[in-house]
Amino acid sequence: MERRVRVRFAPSPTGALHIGGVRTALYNYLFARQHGGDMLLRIEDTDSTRFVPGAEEYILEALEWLGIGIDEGLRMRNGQIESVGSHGPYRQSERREIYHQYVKQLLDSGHAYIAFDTPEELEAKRAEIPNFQYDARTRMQMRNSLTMAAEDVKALMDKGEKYVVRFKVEPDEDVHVHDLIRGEVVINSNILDDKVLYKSADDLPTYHLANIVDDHLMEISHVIRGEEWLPSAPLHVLLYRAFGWSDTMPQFAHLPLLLKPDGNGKLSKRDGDRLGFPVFPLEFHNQKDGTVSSGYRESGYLPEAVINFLALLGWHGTGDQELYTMDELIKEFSLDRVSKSGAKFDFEKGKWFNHQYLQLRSNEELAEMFLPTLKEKLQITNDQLPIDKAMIAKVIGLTKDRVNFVPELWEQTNFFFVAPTEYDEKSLKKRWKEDSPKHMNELLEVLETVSEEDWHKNEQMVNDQMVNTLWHLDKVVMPWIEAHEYGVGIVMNAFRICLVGAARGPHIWAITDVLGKEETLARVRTALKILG
RNA sequence: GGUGCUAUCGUCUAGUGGCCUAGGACAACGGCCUCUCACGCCGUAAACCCCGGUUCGAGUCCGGGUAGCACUACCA
Repeated sequence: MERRVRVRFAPSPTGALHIGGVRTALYNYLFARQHGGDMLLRIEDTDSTRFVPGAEEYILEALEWLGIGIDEGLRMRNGQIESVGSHGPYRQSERREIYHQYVKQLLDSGHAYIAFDTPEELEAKRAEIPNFQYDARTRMQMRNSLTMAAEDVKALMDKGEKYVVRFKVEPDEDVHVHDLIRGEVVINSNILDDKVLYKSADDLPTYHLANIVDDHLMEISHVIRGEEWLPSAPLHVLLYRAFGWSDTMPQFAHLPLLLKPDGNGKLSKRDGDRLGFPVFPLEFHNQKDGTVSSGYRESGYLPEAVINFLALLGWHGTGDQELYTMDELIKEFSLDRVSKSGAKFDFEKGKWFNHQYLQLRSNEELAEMFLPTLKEKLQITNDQLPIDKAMIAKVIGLTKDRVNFVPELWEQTNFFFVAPTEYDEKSLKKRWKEDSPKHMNELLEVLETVSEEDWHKNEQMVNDQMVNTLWHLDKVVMPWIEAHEYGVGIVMNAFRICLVGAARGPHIWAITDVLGKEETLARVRTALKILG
């Protein structure tokens, strides 16, 4: 029997979506798309105490930004959350009635029991007995429906006493879990404890119960999740069996963890701020604790770069290819090529990916993305840009190959927008010589002779598949340098310092082309005044 | 402590018994290009955790160690 492939991403709205969670969502999405199946999104908000306002919106918005499409469940469309599909509701907090029925089923069939032990009592027990575990060995010493008379249990419940429902794990059994990435994993049921499935205090199930019930009801075929769930997978197998759903139990795939770039341990939310890079897709303002976490989007990352980077953190195709579009990933992805070991998060490589994808964007597109930074730097509050967009695009075309991120464009282009008022000391020391003022004065005279029209003139020369731009100004200036035997380097670098303020930047005639004759000459005069 | 998972260059990884004197990428370093800084191109350095076993032959299979990680909640 071939089941339709249906996978789900089921985050908890307890804060911003961690980048590891994003990768889990991505792998689920790739798997679903590849098999022509469905990608569902379900919100697992069974812990009312950890709910963070705005987290759900954040998660959905992040997936939308990254292009991880949702076929069923909750998703974001144009800033609005919508619910699609016939297996809803897709928020676990709205499924209380459904869970009641299944908790009852387990209670009736003897696979679960009611326990009245308070958190304080359990804590005391753990302090008293080392490695205490609520299981087959200890459950008969506790306050539960297994040790108490039925009427006493009923009396306590009628009184409104808080209780939990625990799963009754049978001892001495090897539980087999077949994992698509790791193969057969066997765990003895003795090390499993009688997990809490339902808590009356907030009338909600715990993760384990809600997860199994929902995956079953939503007809999930494959559960692709983080490795942190591997230890509880046997419990889940046991739950499917207790419900009588073994024949439709989904297949499991436990993904390796994303690790800290330095030292040991899994990547945590705090690593981002500590090491100076984002661990979240979007910037997040936590309304609960007031913290702000930086995001990839706000840091200038392109969604396709984040996707590509994340896809390769734990997965590798058959060849040496490293750059993949989403469509290529969908085609190439396979669970059996997912690594088994955890991957240290390498932020440097992420930069490289972004650089690659930045080069693929058009200058006009990048100009649009650069506008907010530019306005901020030029301190423009309205939309009245003194520079037209075509010119911004042109400047970006000259400089984009040297940046990894859009905001970095400012450092590469600032001199196009603002004339230098001070000059880089290092550059001066190395490139501004005794003769430089003399050279610049003469250069001024040479440049004066060039007409406004000729100033911008250039022709493209193609040879050996290389495109060279021959500038009219080159034809004017070079003979002058040669005639006086000044040395190209010394003259051009001094000239560059006048225009840029330092010995850096694109080709000199590309700069004069953008600045224009008047501005170019003015900058040389200013430099002469300041530098002598 | 217990249980489980994992183990190739600094990092991400290729490798499924002979194609491995271990390949690619990022980062590092050097060179070329060049008016500068970059980009780009070319190159250098850099790894099979240890010990046994199986085999004609092991990075690849098996066992044992070691190490790292995860889990061990009325969190997910």
